[in-house]
Amino acid sequence: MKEELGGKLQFELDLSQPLYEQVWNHVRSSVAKGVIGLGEKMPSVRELAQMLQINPNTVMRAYQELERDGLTETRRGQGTFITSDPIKVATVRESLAQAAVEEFLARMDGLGFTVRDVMQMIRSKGGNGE
Amino acid sequence: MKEELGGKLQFELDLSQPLYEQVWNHVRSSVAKGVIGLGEKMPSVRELAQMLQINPNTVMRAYQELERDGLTETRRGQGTFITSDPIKVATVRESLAQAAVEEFLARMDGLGFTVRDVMQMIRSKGGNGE
Amino acid sequence: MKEELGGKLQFELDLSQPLYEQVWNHVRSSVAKGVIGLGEKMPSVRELAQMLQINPNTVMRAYQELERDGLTETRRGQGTFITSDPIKVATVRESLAQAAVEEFLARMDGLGFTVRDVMQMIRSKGGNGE
Amino acid sequence: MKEELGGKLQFELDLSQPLYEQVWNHVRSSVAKGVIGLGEKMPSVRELAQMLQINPNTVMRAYQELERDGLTETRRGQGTFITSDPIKVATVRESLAQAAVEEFLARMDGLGFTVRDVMQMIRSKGGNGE
DNA sequence: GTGGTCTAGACCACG
DNA sequence: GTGGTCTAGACCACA
Repeated sequence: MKEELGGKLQFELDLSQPLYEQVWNHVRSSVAKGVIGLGEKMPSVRELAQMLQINPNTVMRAYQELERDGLTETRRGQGTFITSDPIKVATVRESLAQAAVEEFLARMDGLGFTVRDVMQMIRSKGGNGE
Repeated sequence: MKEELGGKLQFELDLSQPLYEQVWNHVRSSVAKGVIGLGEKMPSVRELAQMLQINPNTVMRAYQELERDGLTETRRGQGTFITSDPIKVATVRESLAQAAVEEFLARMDGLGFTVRDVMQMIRSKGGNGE
Repeated sequence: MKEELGGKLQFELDLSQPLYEQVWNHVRSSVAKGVIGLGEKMPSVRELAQMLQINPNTVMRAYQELERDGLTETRRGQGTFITSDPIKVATVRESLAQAAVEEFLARMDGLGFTVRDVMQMIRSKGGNGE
Repeated sequence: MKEELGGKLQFELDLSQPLYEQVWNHVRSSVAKGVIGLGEKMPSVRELAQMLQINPNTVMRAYQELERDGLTETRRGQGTFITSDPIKVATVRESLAQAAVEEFLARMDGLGFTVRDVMQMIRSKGGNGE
C-alpha cells in the first residue's frame, strides 16, 4: 500500500526550479489525474523526503501549500490525507487550469498573437486528441 | 518624440517577479508587437530608470539581457538601439512563443487535460479572433 | 579540502580588466586544464569574494556567466558546482581555443604576417612541446 | 593624392569594439603592411572623422596613440605624417607582433594547450603559406 | 551625454 | 548556510 503510493510519488527532480514547487505540482497533478485516490494517505514528510533525497523542510513546504489549496487535510496523530471530497479536487483542478490558460493567453497576447493564432499553434502540436 | 517612446515603455511593475525580467519582457513584447519600431533608440538607462522609478542598475541588467537576445545593439557613447534586422526580431518572437506554448501544454497535461480539452477551453475565451 | 580548492582559485587580480571577467576566465581555464575536477563544488560566492578581496556581487556575476556557459550548475541552497559532464567541458575549452586562434591570426594578418611567419615565431618560443 | 590615402583609410567599423582602437589598429596595419608609405601625410582629424562618419574626438584619440607608438609625427601647421624612419616602423611592427604572440600563447597555455598543440591548430588553418 | 563596472549593504527564497 | 535581486552611489571609457 504505502509502497504503492511511494511509487506514484517517485519522480525526477529538476534543479532549475524550486524543489518544493515540483513536489507540490507533482502531487496536484497526480490527484487531478486520479493517480492518487481520494482520501488516500500521503507518506510522512520524512518518508517522502527520503524517497526523493531532499531536505524534509522542502517537503514540508510543499505539504503546507497543498493544504492551503484545500487538497489535503492533516489529521492529528494520523498524518496527511488527500481530501475525500471530489468537489474540492475538481475545483482545485479547474482553478489551476483556469489560471494557466489565462496566464498563457496574456503572455501570447503580449507577443502579438491572437487567440486564433494560438489555436493554430496548439493544433499543430497534436490535434489528434493527444 | 522621446515623450512618445517613453509612453510606450511606461508600465506597471509587479513586486512578485524580478524587476529586470519585467523590463526585459516588456521590451521584448513591445518589439514583437511592433509597438517599438526597428532601429529605434531606447531611452537611456538612466532615463528609463527614472521613468519606472527603479535603479539604473536594474535597467542596465535588462538591457544586457536584451542585447544577449540579439534584440538590441549598444553603440558606445550613443545609447541602446533596437536591432534593425527584422529577422532577428521574428526569431526572438517565435522562440518566445514556442517556449510559452510548450510550457503551457506541459502544465495542462500535468493536470490531466488533453490537447483537445485545452483547445476547447481556449476557444471559449474568445474564438472570435480576439 | 576547502583549503585545497581555495588554493586553486587564489590568483592575482589585475585592475586593467573587468574583475568578473578575470574570475570567469580563471575558472574556465582551471576547469579546462583539469585543475578543478568535474562535479567539484565551487567556493560560495561570499567565500570566493573574501578570498579575492572583492565584492560578492562581482563574484556572483562571474558565476552567472559560467552557468550560462554550461560549465557550472547551481543547486539552490547548496552552492555552485562544476558540471559533471566532460563533454560540456571539452566543448567550452575548444570553443575558447578556437576563438583565441582566430582572433590571433586576424591580428597577425593585420600586421602583414602570413601563417607561415606566425608558425616560425611560435616555434622559436618553445618548439620542445613546452 | 589625398583622395588616394583616403581610400586606403576607408574601412568598415565594428560597433563591438572601441572605435578609436579600430582606427588605431587600421593605421598601424596599413603602415606595417606597406599600404601607407613612409613619410606620407595623414588626413586631418576632421577629414578622417568625416570619411568614417565618426566623432573627431575619436579620431583624435587614435592619432594620439599612434604618436605615442612613434609611428607618426606632428609637424606644426602642416599636419600629421607617418614617420619616415623605416626602423621605427619595423620596430613597431615587431613589438606589436611580439606582444600578440605572447598574449596568445599565455591564453592557450591557460586552456591547457602546449606550444605543440597550438602549432597544429594553426597549421590546419592554412599551412599553405596563407 | 552614453553604457559598463564595482562597491557596500539590504532583503528574499530556498534547503 | 546558499544563490539571487535590488538599491544607492561612485568611478571609468567612450563619443
